[in-house]
Amino acid sequence: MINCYADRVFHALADGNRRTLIERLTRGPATVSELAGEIGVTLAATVQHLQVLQDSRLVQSEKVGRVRTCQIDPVGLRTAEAWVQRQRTMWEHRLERLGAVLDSQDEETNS
Amino acid sequence: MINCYADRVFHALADGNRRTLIERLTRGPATVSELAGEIGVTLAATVQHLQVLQDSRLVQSEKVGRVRTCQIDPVGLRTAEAWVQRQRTMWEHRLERLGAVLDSQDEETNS
DNA sequence: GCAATGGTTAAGTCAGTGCTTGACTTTATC
DNA sequence: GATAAAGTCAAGCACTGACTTAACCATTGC
Repeated sequence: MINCYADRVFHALADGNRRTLIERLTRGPATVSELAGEIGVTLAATVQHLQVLQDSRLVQSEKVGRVRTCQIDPVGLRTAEAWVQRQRTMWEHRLERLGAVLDSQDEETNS
Repeated sequence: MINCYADRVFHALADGNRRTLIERLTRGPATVSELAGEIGVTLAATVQHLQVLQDSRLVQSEKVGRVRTCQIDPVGLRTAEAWVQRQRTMWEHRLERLGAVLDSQDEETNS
Protein backbone atom coordinates (compact mmCIF):
# COMPACT_ATOMS: atom_id res chain seq x y z
CA MET A 1 0.00 0.00 0.00
CA ILE A 2 2.98 2.25 0.58
CA ASN A 3 4.24 3.17 -2.89
CA CYS A 4 6.54 6.15 -2.74
CA TYR A 5 8.88 7.71 -0.24
CA ALA A 6 6.46 10.52 0.66
CA ASP A 7 3.95 7.84 1.69
CA ARG A 8 6.45 6.46 4.17
CA VAL A 9 7.34 9.86 5.63
CA PHE A 10 3.76 11.07 6.13
CA HIS A 11 2.64 7.69 7.42
CA ALA A 12 5.46 7.81 9.95
CA LEU A 13 4.40 11.31 11.00
CA ALA A 14 0.73 10.32 11.26
CA ASP A 15 1.23 8.59 14.61
CA GLY A 16 1.21 10.75 17.73
CA ASN A 17 3.72 8.59 19.61
CA ARG A 18 6.16 8.73 16.70
CA ARG A 19 5.84 12.54 16.53
CA THR A 20 6.54 12.64 20.28
CA LEU A 21 9.71 10.63 19.67
CA ILE A 22 10.81 13.10 17.01
CA GLU A 23 10.06 16.07 19.26
CA ARG A 24 12.15 14.44 21.96
CA LEU A 25 15.03 13.76 19.57
CA THR A 26 15.18 17.33 18.31
CA ARG A 27 16.34 18.16 21.85
CA GLY A 28 19.20 15.67 21.58
CA PRO A 29 20.03 11.96 21.15
CA ALA A 30 18.43 9.28 23.32
CA THR A 31 18.53 5.53 23.88
CA VAL A 32 15.69 3.15 23.05
CA SER A 33 14.81 2.73 26.73
CA GLU A 34 14.65 6.50 27.27
CA LEU A 35 12.38 6.84 24.25
CA ALA A 36 10.15 4.01 25.48
CA GLY A 37 9.73 5.88 28.76
CA GLU A 38 8.88 9.04 26.85
CA ILE A 39 5.84 7.54 25.10
CA GLY A 40 4.94 5.02 27.79
CA VAL A 41 4.84 1.79 25.81
CA THR A 42 6.84 -1.43 25.78
CA LEU A 43 10.42 -1.55 24.59
CA ALA A 44 9.22 -3.85 21.80
CA ALA A 45 6.64 -1.33 20.60
CA THR A 46 9.24 1.44 20.71
CA VAL A 47 11.63 -0.60 18.57
CA GLN A 48 8.83 -1.02 16.02
CA HIS A 49 8.18 2.73 15.96
CA LEU A 50 11.89 3.39 15.53
CA GLN A 51 11.98 0.95 12.63
CA VAL A 52 9.25 2.96 10.90
CA LEU A 53 11.06 6.24 11.63
CA GLN A 54 14.33 4.88 10.27
CA ASP A 55 12.72 3.50 7.10
CA SER A 56 11.35 6.97 6.42
CA ARG A 57 14.71 8.56 7.23
CA LEU A 58 13.35 10.64 10.06
CA VAL A 59 15.65 9.01 12.59
CA GLN A 60 19.15 7.53 12.53
CA SER A 61 20.62 5.19 15.14
CA GLU A 62 23.82 3.47 16.05
CA LYS A 63 24.39 0.59 18.41
CA VAL A 64 27.49 0.54 20.55
CA GLY A 65 27.81 -2.28 23.01
CA ARG A 66 24.29 -3.24 23.97
CA VAL A 67 22.78 0.24 23.86
CA ARG A 68 21.36 1.86 20.73
CA THR A 69 21.47 5.65 20.51
CA CYS A 70 19.01 7.46 18.25
CA GLN A 71 19.05 10.91 16.72
CA ILE A 72 17.24 12.95 14.08
CA ASP A 73 17.90 12.24 10.41
CA PRO A 74 17.18 15.49 8.53
CA VAL A 75 16.27 13.84 5.22
CA GLY A 76 12.73 12.81 6.19
CA LEU A 77 11.77 16.16 7.70
CA ARG A 78 13.09 17.98 4.63
CA THR A 79 11.04 15.71 2.35
CA ALA A 80 7.82 16.40 4.25
CA GLU A 81 8.54 20.12 4.38
CA ALA A 82 9.30 20.25 0.66
CA TRP A 83 6.07 18.51 -0.36
CA VAL A 84 3.83 20.66 1.82
CA GLN A 85 5.60 23.86 0.82
CA ARG A 86 5.27 23.03 -2.88
CA GLN A 87 1.52 22.50 -2.56
CA ARG A 88 0.99 25.67 -0.55
CA THR A 89 2.97 27.88 -2.91
CA MET A 90 1.30 26.26 -5.95
CA TRP A 91 -2.07 27.14 -4.48
CA GLU A 92 -1.02 30.67 -3.52
CA HIS A 93 0.37 31.38 -6.99
CA ARG A 94 -2.86 30.19 -8.53
CA LEU A 95 -4.81 32.55 -6.29
CA GLU A 96 -2.51 35.43 -7.27
CA ARG A 97 -3.03 34.72 -10.96
CA LEU A 98 -6.76 34.45 -10.35
CA GLY A 99 -6.71 37.76 -8.49
CA ALA A 100 -4.88 39.40 -11.39
CA VAL A 101 -7.52 38.14 -13.82
CA LEU A 102 -10.34 39.45 -11.64
CA ASP A 103 -8.59 42.83 -11.26
CA SER A 104 -8.21 43.19 -15.02
CA GLN A 105 -11.88 42.30 -15.42
CA ASP A 106 -12.72 45.02 -12.91
CA GLU A 107 -10.75 47.51 -14.98
CA GLU A 108 -12.62 46.49 -18.11
CA THR A 109 -16.03 46.91 -16.50
CA ASN A 110 -15.00 50.23 -14.96
CA SER A 111 -13.69 51.67 -18.23
CA MET B 1 -6.74 6.63 18.19
CA ILE B 2 -6.64 10.07 16.59
CA ASN B 3 -6.13 12.48 19.47
CA CYS B 4 -5.03 15.87 18.21
CA TYR B 5 -5.45 17.91 15.08
CA ALA B 6 -1.93 17.20 13.82
CA ASP B 7 -2.81 13.49 13.90
CA ARG B 8 -5.67 14.14 11.53
CA VAL B 9 -3.65 16.25 9.13
CA PHE B 10 -0.69 13.88 8.83
CA HIS B 11 -2.95 10.86 8.65
CA ALA B 12 -4.83 12.52 5.80
CA LEU B 13 -1.54 13.23 4.03
CA ALA B 14 -0.27 9.67 4.55
CA ASP B 15 -2.41 8.29 1.71
CA GLY B 16 -1.07 8.63 -1.82
CA ASN B 17 -4.49 9.01 -3.40
CA ARG B 18 -5.39 11.81 -1.02
CA ARG B 19 -2.11 13.60 -1.77
CA THR B 20 -2.91 13.24 -5.48
CA LEU B 21 -6.27 14.90 -4.81
CA ILE B 22 -4.53 17.79 -3.06
CA GLU B 23 -2.00 18.16 -5.87
CA ARG B 24 -4.87 18.30 -8.32
CA LEU B 25 -6.77 20.89 -6.29
CA THR B 26 -3.78 23.21 -6.01
CA ARG B 27 -4.25 23.68 -9.76
CA GLY B 28 -7.87 24.75 -9.29
CA PRO B 29 -11.28 23.57 -8.03
CA ALA B 30 -12.82 20.29 -9.22
CA THR B 31 -15.99 18.24 -8.83
CA VAL B 32 -16.17 14.91 -7.02
CA SER B 33 -16.48 13.01 -10.32
CA GLU B 34 -13.41 14.72 -11.75
CA LEU B 35 -11.45 13.85 -8.63
CA ALA B 36 -12.63 10.24 -8.76
CA GLY B 37 -11.30 10.04 -12.33
CA GLU B 38 -8.00 11.52 -11.17
CA ILE B 39 -7.26 8.73 -8.69
CA GLY B 40 -9.14 5.95 -10.51
CA VAL B 41 -11.47 4.70 -7.79
CA THR B 42 -15.23 4.66 -7.23
CA LEU B 43 -17.20 7.80 -6.54
CA ALA B 44 -18.03 6.37 -3.13
CA ALA B 45 -14.36 5.87 -2.26
CA THR B 46 -13.59 9.41 -3.43
CA VAL B 47 -16.30 10.82 -1.18
CA GLN B 48 -14.71 8.99 1.74
CA HIS B 49 -11.29 10.46 0.94
CA LEU B 50 -12.83 13.91 0.67
CA GLN B 51 -14.45 13.45 4.07
CA VAL B 52 -11.03 12.75 5.59
CA LEU B 53 -9.53 15.76 3.79
CA GLN B 54 -12.31 18.04 4.99
CA ASP B 55 -12.08 16.83 8.59
CA SER B 56 -8.40 17.74 8.55
CA ARG B 57 -9.15 21.09 6.89
CA LEU B 58 -7.07 20.34 3.83
CA VAL B 59 -10.05 20.68 1.50
CA GLN B 60 -13.24 22.75 1.45
CA SER B 61 -16.30 22.00 -0.65
CA GLU B 62 -19.66 23.45 -1.53
CA LYS B 63 -22.62 21.77 -3.16
CA VAL B 64 -24.68 23.71 -5.65
CA GLY B 65 -27.44 21.85 -7.42
CA ARG B 66 -26.36 18.24 -7.64
CA VAL B 67 -22.64 18.90 -8.10
CA ARG B 68 -20.15 19.42 -5.30
CA THR B 69 -17.13 21.57 -6.05
CA CYS B 70 -13.96 21.11 -3.99
CA GLN B 71 -10.99 23.35 -3.39
CA ILE B 72 -7.95 23.68 -1.14
CA ASP B 73 -8.42 24.79 2.46
CA PRO B 74 -5.14 26.42 3.53
CA VAL B 75 -5.51 25.67 7.26
CA GLY B 76 -4.44 22.02 7.06
CA LEU B 77 -1.39 22.63 4.88
CA ARG B 78 -0.25 25.44 7.16
CA THR B 79 -0.60 23.18 10.22
CA ALA B 80 1.54 20.45 8.67
CA GLU B 81 4.12 22.98 7.50
CA ALA B 82 4.30 24.62 10.92
CA TRP B 83 4.89 21.35 12.78
CA VAL B 84 7.61 20.12 10.44
CA GLN B 85 9.33 23.50 10.34
CA ARG B 86 9.35 23.74 14.13
CA GLN B 87 11.04 20.36 14.47
CA ARG B 88 13.62 21.09 11.80
CA THR B 89 14.60 24.46 13.21
CA MET B 90 14.68 23.04 16.76
CA TRP B 91 17.10 20.41 15.57
CA GLU B 92 19.24 22.87 13.62
CA HIS B 93 19.47 25.27 16.55
CA ARG B 94 20.57 22.43 18.78
CA LEU B 95 23.30 21.53 16.30
CA GLU B 96 24.42 25.16 16.20
CA ARG B 97 24.65 25.32 19.99
CA LEU B 98 26.48 22.01 19.97
CA GLY B 99 28.88 23.36 17.36
CA ALA B 100 29.54 26.44 19.50
CA VAL B 101 30.32 24.26 22.52
CA LEU B 102 32.73 22.16 20.51
CA ASP B 103 34.42 25.27 19.10
CA SER B 104 34.95 26.74 22.57
CA GLN B 105 36.38 23.40 23.72
CA ASP B 106 38.81 23.56 20.79
CA GLU B 107 39.92 27.02 21.92
CA GLU B 108 40.50 25.75 25.46
CA THR B 109 42.64 22.83 24.32
CA ASN B 110 44.60 25.09 21.97
CA SER B 111 45.36 27.68 24.63
C1' DG C 1 30.29 -18.57 35.01
C1' DC C 2 25.99 -16.24 35.95
C1' DA C 3 22.80 -12.60 36.64
C1' DA C 4 21.22 -8.44 35.13
C1' DT C 5 20.63 -5.01 31.54
C1' DG C 6 19.32 -3.43 26.92
C1' DG C 7 17.55 -4.68 22.95
C1' DT C 8 15.41 -7.68 19.20
C1' DT C 9 12.18 -10.97 17.09
C1' DA C 10 7.93 -13.65 16.52
C1' DA C 11 3.24 -14.53 17.22
C1' DG C 12 -1.14 -13.03 18.19
C1' DT C 13 -4.99 -9.67 19.14
C1' DC C 14 -7.94 -6.04 18.10
C1' DA C 15 -9.10 -1.72 16.01
C1' DG C 16 -8.92 1.03 12.02
C1' DT C 17 -8.55 1.87 6.79
C1' DG C 18 -9.42 1.62 1.83
C1' DC C 19 -12.11 -0.15 -1.19
C1' DT C 20 -16.29 -2.18 -3.40
C1' DT C 21 -21.16 -3.06 -4.16
C1' DG C 22 -25.86 -1.91 -3.88
C1' DA C 23 -29.69 0.76 -2.36
C1' DC C 24 -31.17 5.46 -2.03
C1' DT C 25 -31.79 10.81 -2.63
C1' DT C 26 -31.71 14.84 -5.09
C1' DT C 27 -31.28 17.59 -9.20
C1' DA C 28 -31.27 18.20 -14.19
C1' DT C 29 -32.93 16.87 -19.01
C1' DC C 30 -36.01 15.23 -22.37
C1' DG D 1 -43.42 12.32 -15.40
C1' DA D 2 -39.63 9.07 -16.88
C1' DT D 3 -34.67 8.81 -17.28
C1' DA D 4 -30.21 9.96 -16.43
C1' DA D 5 -26.56 12.19 -13.74
C1' DA D 6 -24.06 13.34 -9.42
C1' DG D 7 -23.64 12.21 -4.92
C1' DT D 8 -24.48 9.91 -0.51
C1' DC D 9 -25.04 6.15 2.97
C1' DA D 10 -24.39 1.57 4.88
C1' DA D 11 -22.62 -2.91 5.03
C1' DG D 12 -18.97 -6.00 4.16
C1' DC D 13 -14.29 -7.61 3.17
C1' DA D 14 -9.29 -7.88 2.94
C1' DC D 15 -5.53 -5.77 4.76
C1' DT D 16 -2.65 -2.95 7.68
C1' DG D 17 -1.02 -1.15 12.05
C1' DA D 18 -0.20 -0.47 17.03
C1' DC D 19 0.26 -2.92 20.76
C1' DT D 20 1.30 -6.86 24.04
C1' DT D 21 3.55 -11.04 25.75
C1' DA D 22 7.04 -14.30 25.69
C1' DA D 23 11.14 -16.20 24.07
C1' DC D 24 15.63 -15.03 22.71
C1' DC D 25 20.41 -12.73 21.89
C1' DA D 26 24.33 -9.89 23.19
C1' DT D 27 26.92 -7.11 26.42
C1' DT D 28 28.25 -5.74 31.06
C1' DG D 29 29.36 -6.32 36.06
C1' DC D 30 30.14 -9.32 39.82
